[in-house]
Amino acid sequence: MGRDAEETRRRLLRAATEEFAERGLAGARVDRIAAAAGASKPLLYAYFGNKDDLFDAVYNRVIAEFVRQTPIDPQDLPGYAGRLFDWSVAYPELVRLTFWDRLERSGQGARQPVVLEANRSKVAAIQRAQDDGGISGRFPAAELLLLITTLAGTWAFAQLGPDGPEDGDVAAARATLLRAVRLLVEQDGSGDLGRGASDH
Amino acid sequence: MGRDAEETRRRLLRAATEEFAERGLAGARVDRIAAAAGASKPLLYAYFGNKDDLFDAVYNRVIAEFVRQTPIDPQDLPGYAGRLFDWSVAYPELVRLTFWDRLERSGQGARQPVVLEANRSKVAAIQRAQDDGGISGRFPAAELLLLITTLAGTWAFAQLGPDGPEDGDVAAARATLLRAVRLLVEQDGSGDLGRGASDH
DNA sequence: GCGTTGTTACCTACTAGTTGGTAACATAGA
DNA sequence: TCTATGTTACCAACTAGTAGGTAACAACGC
Repeated sequence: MGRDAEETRRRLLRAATEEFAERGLAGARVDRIAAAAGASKPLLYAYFGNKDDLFDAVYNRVIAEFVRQTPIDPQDLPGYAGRLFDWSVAYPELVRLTFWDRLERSGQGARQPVVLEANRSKVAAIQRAQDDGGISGRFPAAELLLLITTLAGTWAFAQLGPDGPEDGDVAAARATLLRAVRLLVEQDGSGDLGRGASDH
Repeated sequence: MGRDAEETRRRLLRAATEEFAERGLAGARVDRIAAAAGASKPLLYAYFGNKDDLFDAVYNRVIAEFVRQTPIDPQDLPGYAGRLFDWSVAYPELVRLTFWDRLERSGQGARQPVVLEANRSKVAAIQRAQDDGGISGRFPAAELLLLITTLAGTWAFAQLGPDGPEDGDVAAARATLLRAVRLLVEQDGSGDLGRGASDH
């Protein structure tokens, strides 16, 4: 463990991510973060300014990575929902941080340019798919996207127990989620009663 | 404002509800609650034990009232969802407290007997409606209920801005929610393309 | 030598919870 | 009806401990 500023920075961010996801902004302790990172408090302040800015840094990194890793496929929205769900289960920090942000900071993190831009492009993609007739146009594209992300995120969150999920339930929950999304996007009167591109 | 223990208790509970809904357990300040209630801190402690117990008292009262006021009608689940939504918009404290409970206390509030019992009876009612053939049996009753409550609650929460909802959007959001629920519960191949008992 | 990377020791402000008491009301005996 | 006694409702001020944040000092490595 030589002196590597970049590496130390990363350790601090990592520790902060865990602490904030677990306890939120008000509940998090700066001392605990520094200790968990094996660094000192002044160093943390030198790198990140203050507690609030540190939360920003944490949230921005997590959300940016999330957006980058979950590209939308408007032709297969159930599959997209499944990927959101999987990500949310694998990294519960994401969902928790998002809820903390909503509760403690009026969702200011969700109003960042990165997020807004990603959203716009996803809505546009859905809109196109609706125009092409691949999926139902019964919901406006923006509402459909919100419906899907809401469902995937909260659904994962609801399933996640205090000490991680019980394995059996997760698969069932995932299946239910996909099924629900399929119902939301399938064309009126299509004979398609459930089998779709997202099954395998 | 004479000496009325019961009334003072109520004022404290009211103030605590607002404070906890707004800031959560860690963010809430006991002094602020006492001040807002026009009472003293020792009195608060005499009546409610400690901060955590006070949160319990607040949450229990709110959730019990909520359960009491939103009876299920398994024949009209979109209407039920609409009522949940309306309640959540009218009393945002309910949704916020629920999320705080999940984040800060691993959802211990949601595991109370009152809640569990209410849930059981609702699941049973849905099950019966499914057996009778009134609504689709494609989702297990328990999952369907969770799907609906999740959607209604989070949907309302997502719509609610920092300073209350903008009126126009709420009606649209409500309509979208009902529509989504209708899709989830309507029978396969029913020609019913949206008009239902819950419209008016 | 000197900028970068780091730590120790400290400070101020705040916070949950308590102590030691007062003011209002109730009731019983004279 | 008045006063003594007990009780309930309530509070100003304090305590012990904790929080975020900083100033002053040390060591590494180019």
